[in-house]
Amino acid sequence: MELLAIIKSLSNETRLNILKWLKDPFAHFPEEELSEYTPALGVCVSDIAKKAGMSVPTVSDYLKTMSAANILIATRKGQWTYYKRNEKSIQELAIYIKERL
Amino acid sequence: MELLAIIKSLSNETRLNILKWLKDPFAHFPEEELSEYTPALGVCVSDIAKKAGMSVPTVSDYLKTMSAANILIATRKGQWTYYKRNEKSIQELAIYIKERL
DNA sequence: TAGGTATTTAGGGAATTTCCTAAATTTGTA
DNA sequence: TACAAATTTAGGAAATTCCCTAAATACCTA
Repeated sequence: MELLAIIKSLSNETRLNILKWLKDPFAHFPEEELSEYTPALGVCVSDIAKKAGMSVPTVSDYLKTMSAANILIATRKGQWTYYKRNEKSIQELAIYIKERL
Repeated sequence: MELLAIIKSLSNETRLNILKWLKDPFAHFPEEELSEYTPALGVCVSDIAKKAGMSVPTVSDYLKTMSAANILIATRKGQWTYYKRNEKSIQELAIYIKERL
């Protein structure tokens, strides 16, 4: 648990929003983009970039930062990279703050 | 609960350390500096700056940021400003991350 | 009131972060 | 092989953060 890296990965409005959007993709992404969606994979970079209203490279880098902090999990499948939340790490973060911070 | 403001206030190694030091002042500050210490007040700016090895103005600003985010509580007493943790807010943060993030 | 201590405010150079475009890479398909 | 789609890498301008010194302010005591 690299607390500082995790906190830094969340210290940006767009990145924090991405984490929230991925909690319930059906509530936040257009249905047609989620036709391939499975909870095991998550949502692909370009769909997240569209939702964020930012360029794909920027969002790609954000997602990379967040998975480096172990808050997101990336899965490459063909030409796509899908990202989903790492629920275990998020719960560990909550417990760390509650008990140790 | 302004989550982003809270996270930003913690997204710096020194500020994160300050929060940890204040969790147990006797373990982190020289005893002679804590002769006036009470849990109700906390630790004064210059003692925290000394511990951090940074200038007083820098640390004063850090502490201001953290109390603006409601993570620390400031109490002015005479010429000193004491800072302590806002345990309620820290627990709220943990719960927010656990249940809503 | 004068002088001393603690803190805050102001100003700014250096480092980091933000987020873009262009180019390169990876993978799928004809 | 050639081309297209998705992503990543590289490079950089603009904004923000970091953290300093100098000056101003607040409060205490003689």
